[in-house]
Amino acid sequence: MSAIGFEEHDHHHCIADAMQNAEALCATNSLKFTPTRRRVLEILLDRHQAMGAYDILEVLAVEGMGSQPPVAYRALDFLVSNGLAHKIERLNAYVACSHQGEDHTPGFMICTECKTVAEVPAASVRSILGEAASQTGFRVDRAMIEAEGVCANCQEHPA
Amino acid sequence: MSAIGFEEHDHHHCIADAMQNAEALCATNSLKFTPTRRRVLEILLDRHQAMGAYDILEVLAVEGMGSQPPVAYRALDFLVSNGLAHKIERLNAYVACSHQGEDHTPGFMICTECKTVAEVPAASVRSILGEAASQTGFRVDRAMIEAEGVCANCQEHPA
DNA sequence: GACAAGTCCGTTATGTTATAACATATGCGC
DNA sequence: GCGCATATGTTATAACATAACGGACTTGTC
Ligand SMILES: [Zn+2]
Ligand SMILES: [Zn+2]
Ligand SMILES: [Zn+2]
Ligand SMILES: [Zn+2]
Repeated sequence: MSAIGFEEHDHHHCIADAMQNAEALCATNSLKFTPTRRRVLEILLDRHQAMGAYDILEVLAVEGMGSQPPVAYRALDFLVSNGLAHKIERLNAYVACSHQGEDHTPGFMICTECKTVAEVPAASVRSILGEAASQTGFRVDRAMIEAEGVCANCQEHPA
Repeated sequence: MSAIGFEEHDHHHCIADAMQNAEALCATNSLKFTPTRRRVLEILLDRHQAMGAYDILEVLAVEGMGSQPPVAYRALDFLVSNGLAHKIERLNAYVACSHQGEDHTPGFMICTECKTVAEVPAASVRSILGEAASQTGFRVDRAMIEAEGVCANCQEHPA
């Protein structure tokens, strides 16, 4: 279990990497990785933070790629549907996926200080959830796990 | 682990019970269980389903208890803050708590067919989350667990 | 009882997030 | 080129949520 998001890393490299992965995934699955979709993913990767749809839209607007809400929401729907991004329900915001391709039930840790969102694999959580569910015959299709708290960095260096 | 919500039960009794509990809890903690707050909890208990703030407001309006959004949101804030109700982020909706008083990190199972929401204790999930978190030094303050799927009832009797 | 402080409530207005709906365009197989 | 599916541009609106302010009511204190 490693959490990208609270650690220093070669950001430039990680963007390029993720974009290449996304590219490959779309090619494999005959998905159309159009300019807007590509750009929205880049924006999310660049910030490495959860962004609201309207924040993204603002960036797109500056770049002349569309200024109406559906532009952002459609791109986000595509990215989320295809596992390239996730929606953080708690924040009504979106993040690029840190574990592209893996079939994951992601869990998120949201630092309320610095707003960083880290994605952690949560397979074990899913199994426990499934166990609880099976007792009542409930079939789990999707699970969301979002924890709010304070990251190590912000605990050490309070504002 | 028992899940109220997908099982038949004496609904009338369960409402009365919960209200009495709430009453007691408010008395103990010197909280003001005002008519609006009381009524909103009753409405939630009565439906035994997740309701949007505006759905609740509609009921209140019919009964002459207020017609502006803040009326509903203030009552909901009170109920959520004091553990008498929960917000389901995924649905932007609210449910009465099924385990009043217990210090719980609740998990929810949302049936996408019949819209029923069941609350299950999720202490074990929390511990796993804490474990994952501790590896990166993240301190978990609040956790949210929401599973979407299909309940036993709806699996047996598809629409 | 007078007063101050705190809490709750009514109301207006506005902010934020998300989607419906329809016209237009673009790509692709045939 | 034609027909179909998919993607985009655009307008409008729906759905969810809060800010802000003044008045009413409660509660504790003198
Ligand atoms: Zn992911
Ligand atoms: Zn932080
Ligand atoms: Zn509860
Ligand atoms: Zn159901």
